[in-house]
Amino acid sequence: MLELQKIRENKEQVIERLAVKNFDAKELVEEIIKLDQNRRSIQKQMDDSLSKSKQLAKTIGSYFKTGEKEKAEAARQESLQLKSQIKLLGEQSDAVIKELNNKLVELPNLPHPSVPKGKSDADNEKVYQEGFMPDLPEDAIPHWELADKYQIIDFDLGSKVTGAGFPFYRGKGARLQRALINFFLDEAIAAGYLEYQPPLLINEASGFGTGQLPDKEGQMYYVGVDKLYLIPTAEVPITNIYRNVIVKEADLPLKNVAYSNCFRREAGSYGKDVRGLNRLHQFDKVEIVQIQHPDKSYDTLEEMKKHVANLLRKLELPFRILRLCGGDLSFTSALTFDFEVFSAAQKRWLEVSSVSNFENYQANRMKLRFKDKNGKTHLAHTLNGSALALPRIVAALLENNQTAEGIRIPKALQSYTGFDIIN
RNA sequence: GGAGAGAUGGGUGAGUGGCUGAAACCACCGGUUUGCUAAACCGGCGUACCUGUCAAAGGGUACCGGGGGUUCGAAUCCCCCUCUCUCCGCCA
Repeated sequence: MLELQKIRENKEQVIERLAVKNFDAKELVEEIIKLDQNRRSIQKQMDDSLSKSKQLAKTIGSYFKTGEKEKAEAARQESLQLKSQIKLLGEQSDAVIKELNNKLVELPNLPHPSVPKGKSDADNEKVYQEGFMPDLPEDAIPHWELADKYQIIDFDLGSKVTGAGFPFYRGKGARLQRALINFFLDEAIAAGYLEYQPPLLINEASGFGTGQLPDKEGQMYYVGVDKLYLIPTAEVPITNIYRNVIVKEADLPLKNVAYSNCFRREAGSYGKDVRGLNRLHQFDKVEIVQIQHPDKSYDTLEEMKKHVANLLRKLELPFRILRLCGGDLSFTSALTFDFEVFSAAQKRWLEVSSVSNFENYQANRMKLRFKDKNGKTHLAHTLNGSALALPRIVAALLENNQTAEGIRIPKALQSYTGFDIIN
């Protein structure tokens, strides 16, 4: 969430910036400022009363010791009165703080100055493109048909056993998945990331820490008996490692990578977007996460972009990079670049990675801080990116590399797959 | 799942109702000494909020796993929850 102090000091700016996200913050900001004033005045009263009460308690103690029972009794009565007052103030304070926090988490992160205005993904700004568009014959087929033709992915079987959006991978299809995971992990490790294998279920506090809760509750699978959520991305467990942690400035940046299954309910999705591998309820993804010093986080964002671009280059996939516009930017992000690969048979660009700087928005929620040389604590910046999400990569690989003989495997992957063609 | 023990500052660990935001030791930081290193000695060493200030110093309050209660007063007593450890059961 946004820092209260910043909202207080830069009220107009906050409202202005959030307008880029098409978020009308005026009313909310006013309420927050009012609640904050209220909170502070209550706290002052309460602190004063508590201070008095503490003094009294000490006095009573010494009266008892010296045997001055009457004085002690009088002071005790006074203290009892004070106590009921404190109780009342405490209740008020709790209520105000609760309301303040509820309002505070309703404010999205401020977009970076470079974020263009816009309503939807149609307004995203194309900042880069590279690679050759494959020249496929007229009878080229989409990946779901290729998957069937070569018996490497079975969607019907998934529907039978679980439901739509939960495919089985089989034979060389399964092997290809495993190869991609290992390739992505090895590349990240070579780039200095520390590999983690995170839990796939998380508790409520973690969901809140990275901003999935309370905003996107309906998008996660929930295991009610144990009050746990299935992770929509490894970002959640990996970033929450640092919840309520003060790290050393010298340890920054912290670079972590994790492969995980990801589970998304995708409520409200429909149509051609969900065909085949385009949108699944369960998929595989390798995620990179960095915790960085505020002064360096945008350099880090560039570094992460380069990492992702390099993966796509090695996979020989044509890709482009988009700077998300205000309307398409996520609730918690300050700046996001999406990577899309061209899936030649569908003739569509498919999003395969999203690289974001959250600045201190997540850090403030989860109290992730670092201590500087002078011993002062500051909120750190958090960043993450997919590197990469598998299904659409697989879709593009299948479609773009289809030949009369079979599906060609890019060189970089062959040592991982152990074969160079799917036929 | 059953029985028991426990959770204190970065770490070890003292502390069973007031003098404890918390001993001691270790780690860490600064200094003195020293040819260098080490040792020794001295000092510092939690977080959040409020107040104060240009900034600070200073002052106040809260926090001893989390929440609630008893009491004039709780790390210390009571209740609930979470987690850890030991034993038993079950088991990939």
